[in-house]
Amino acid sequence: MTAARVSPAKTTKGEETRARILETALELFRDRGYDETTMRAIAAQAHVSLGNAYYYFTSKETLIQAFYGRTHEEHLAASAPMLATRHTLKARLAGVMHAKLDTIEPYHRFAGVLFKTAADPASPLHPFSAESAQVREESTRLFGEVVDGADARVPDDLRAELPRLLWLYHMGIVLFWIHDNSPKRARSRKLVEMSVDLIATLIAFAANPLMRPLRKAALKMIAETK
Amino acid sequence: MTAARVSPAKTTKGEETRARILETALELFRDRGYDETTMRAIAAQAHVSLGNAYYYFTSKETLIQAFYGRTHEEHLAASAPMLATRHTLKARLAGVMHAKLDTIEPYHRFAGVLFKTAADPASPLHPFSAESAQVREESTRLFGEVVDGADARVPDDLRAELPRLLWLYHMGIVLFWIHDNSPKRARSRKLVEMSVDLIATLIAFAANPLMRPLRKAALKMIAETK
DNA sequence: CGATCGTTCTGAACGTGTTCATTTCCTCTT
DNA sequence: AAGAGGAAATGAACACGTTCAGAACGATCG
Repeated sequence: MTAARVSPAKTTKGEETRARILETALELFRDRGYDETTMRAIAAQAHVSLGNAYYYFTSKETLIQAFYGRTHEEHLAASAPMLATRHTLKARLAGVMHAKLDTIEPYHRFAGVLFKTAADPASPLHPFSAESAQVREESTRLFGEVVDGADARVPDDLRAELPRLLWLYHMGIVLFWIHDNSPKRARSRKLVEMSVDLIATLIAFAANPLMRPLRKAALKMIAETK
Repeated sequence: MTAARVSPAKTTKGEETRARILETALELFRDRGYDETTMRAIAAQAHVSLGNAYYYFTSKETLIQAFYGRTHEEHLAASAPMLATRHTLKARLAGVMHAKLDTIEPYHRFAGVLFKTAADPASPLHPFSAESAQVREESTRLFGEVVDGADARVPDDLRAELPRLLWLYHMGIVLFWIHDNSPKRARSRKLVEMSVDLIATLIAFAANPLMRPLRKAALKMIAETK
């Protein structure tokens, strides 16, 4: 429940103001939605001037970037107990994925806009941008832990690529989740269950010598278009 | 090269004005990019008032919807000769996919914004919305033709889902293409080549009795989260 | 011809994200 | 204590997307 700190956390006056603006913004986003929240409203509620809000966040989108960092840290924290106690690939992956959905659930309402801006390659927010690199890499590392801590037999060539692939998979699930309006996001949960099963099965298949050519072809594709 | 008509095409005065605005808008989008093109500039260049532009297109985004329809029709046209002459699944799919990339290439620069708005579930433009339903269904039908006209052996249960799956695949490729800045979009082309290969192989595999349980599991997942 | 009515068109006005010249605040130096 | 200089904060101003009350247009009917 404690606020995660993203930027270097000297508690100068400025850092306090910055934090206050961010808290206020996320609160308003959650309650009213992104488009309905004006920068003026954020500034007012945070007791700063409009210009001052822009002194700390160069654009409204920048606030989303901060949101990324925030939920990512929460996701890490929520995943840790899963990874400490579960040892099959399937259970570990399922745990991490459900933790993800738990983490972002409060923001489902404004998650759409979130991905909206994220999909634009020109935006510093899109998942492959330099600005997102840190979060992306940490997130990928998390999926690396999912694999490495599991007792599954995974061919080395696949193991090297798997974290990236699972990260991509996880983005796909989030994309599905954004469009999911079923009660309690049941469809997304179901999809996670079933797709995790499928992935575990596929990885088991991949270790079969008969599958070697297919596996090699798939990995080659990934390598050549990286 | 003739302009594709989307709306009922009575050539009344209004239809002409509408067309003029759309042509101007697409031209400006192509040349300057989306954000850099103002509604005022479109109106001015099309010799109409700002208000009049909004009489025909209720928002700037609506112009993107029109763009969808346009490129979709061009894609259909470009795909026809492929489907008429090629008979293997691989060749047909590759033909249709390359035709797609050919069609949208001139707009690569503003395609980002295109998908930006498309990714927002609240937008009428996102691929799963009611407003996009027509284009989406027609597009899915195209992939149905790719499969049906091919001489590949495809299990019936898979055949029923394949058009939708291939449409989804095609969206993925477009997403990749958007982020692709390699010369002549070489990476996207390569990805199409290799992924089409892989898909053809997978479909061949799917017909193997040994694969039945896996195939059933995958299809079940799709069915239950539809 | 004139009246009527729906279509087409206009431009002023509003709210928003963003910028920027300027002011206020704080800390350190002498 | 005074001043210098940077950090923090201000609010007016701008450009843009969008809305709207109404004007102009044009076809149809008496």
